Amino acid sequence: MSYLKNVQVEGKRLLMEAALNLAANTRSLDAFSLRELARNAGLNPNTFYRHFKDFDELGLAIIDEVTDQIRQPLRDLRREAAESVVPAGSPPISWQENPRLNFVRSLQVNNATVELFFAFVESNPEAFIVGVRELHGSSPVLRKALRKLMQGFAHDMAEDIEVLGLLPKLDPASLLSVSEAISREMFHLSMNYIEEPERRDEVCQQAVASIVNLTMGSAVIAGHVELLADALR
Amino acid sequence: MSYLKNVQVEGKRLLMEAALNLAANTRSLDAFSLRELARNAGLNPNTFYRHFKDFDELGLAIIDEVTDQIRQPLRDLRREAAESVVPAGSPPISWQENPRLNFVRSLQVNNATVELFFAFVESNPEAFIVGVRELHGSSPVLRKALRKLMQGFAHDMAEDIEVLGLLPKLDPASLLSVSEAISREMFHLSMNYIEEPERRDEVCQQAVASIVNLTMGSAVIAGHVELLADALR
DNA sequence: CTTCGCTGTATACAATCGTATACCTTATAA
DNA sequence: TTATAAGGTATACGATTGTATACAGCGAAG
Repeated sequence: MSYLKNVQVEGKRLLMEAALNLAANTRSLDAFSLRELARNAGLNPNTFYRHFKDFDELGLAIIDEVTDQIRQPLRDLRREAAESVVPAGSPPISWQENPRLNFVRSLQVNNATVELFFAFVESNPEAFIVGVRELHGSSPVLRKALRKLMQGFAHDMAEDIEVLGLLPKLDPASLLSVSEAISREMFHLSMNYIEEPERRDEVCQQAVASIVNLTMGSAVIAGHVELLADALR
Repeated sequence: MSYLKNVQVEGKRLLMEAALNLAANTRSLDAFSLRELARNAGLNPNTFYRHFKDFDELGLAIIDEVTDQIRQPLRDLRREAAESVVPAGSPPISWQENPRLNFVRSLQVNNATVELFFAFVESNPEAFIVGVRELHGSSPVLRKALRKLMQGFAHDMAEDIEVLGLLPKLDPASLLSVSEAISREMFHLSMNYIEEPERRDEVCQQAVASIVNLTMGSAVIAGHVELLADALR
């Protein structure tokens, strides 16, 4: 809802909001009718055609809007978590220098990020529900757009991990690959988080564990076993 | 298609096959009409009601059928991979005894399993497409059923890892948690595998990498760093 | 042999659908 | 000032929908 404030034209915004609502709370984007959508938006059915050629175009518009308003906040969130553990401007200490310190810091940032992430999910469930749903939905156009979006998230994450020194040195390809896997896991778990409120702690822990496993595993494979051995000694 | 041979009643089977077809190739399970389904099955619209109360019931029937015919093959597949590396009956060698040997064996089983898995996906794409799609689809009933199904897969996997000695000793909860994460990753990647034939090698490698990372990461966290260090020395 | 329950069909109908056509308002550009 | 374009509405129509009711074949049970 509150996501779609950038859209200038009244009717267009109403339609996009109604669509996000319907898609999240009732059926898939391709499962409700044009008239049903118009009804929920309080508009004449034909108004749809003033702004969109078909449902794919509507879906893409929603994705674009949501992307703009979700991607940066997610980055900020990660920086925020990092800075709460390592205040900005503090002198960098390499993994080689102090494995244990970096390991612990990494865990803390991880924990904080996951918590903030799920809080973010909770405050904007509709965007996540529709996004994850249509990622494997029936429209090839939307699937492609959403896969690209997730790659974007993964790219951001890789960059942040690099810049914030959250992992010992990985080659760029591996780092991106790990980030992609983490993205997939997080978005998947966000659905469980939304739908099973009574298991939220569990889901949160699951997310933390997966990220730790993925990152530490990749560190091992990249040849940093001894480093981790030192960290855990 | 070939999955639904257990269903005794002709019309019921035709409807389930048609539904799987439509859901995989056109729209979501809730997006096509009862009449469209009947048309594709070559039946009268009303025949639907002879077998199902609504679409959820149809979906559950499909899930049950597919489960029966997919779960055991997946297990066999893993055993097959394991035995191709470590012939059945050969004397067990513990991870403590020979970390390097077990590590290499584990990688090989992993590789073989992933290849077999994707071959399996390729030969039965419809079941996977519909399964993954409806896992995050709009029907709570189907979502729940599919989440349970995935837990079943994860449970099988954990058991096999344990029995086949594919990982150093983990506490049961962690093992299950890792297995669940692997399941999620594999099912997600199966969609990429189906939809992006030109990237299949890449997807395959991604799957292998994620499994290695998850398992080795969990081994590290479980306190087996030194073991891995030995294996990689 | 009859009865009954199961599977499938035929017909029918009101509701809803997508969309074509025409019209109204309002802001902007000429 | 008057055109023009954009955003939104009103009406209309044929196609499709879900489903109610009634009926037909057929195998099993009585």
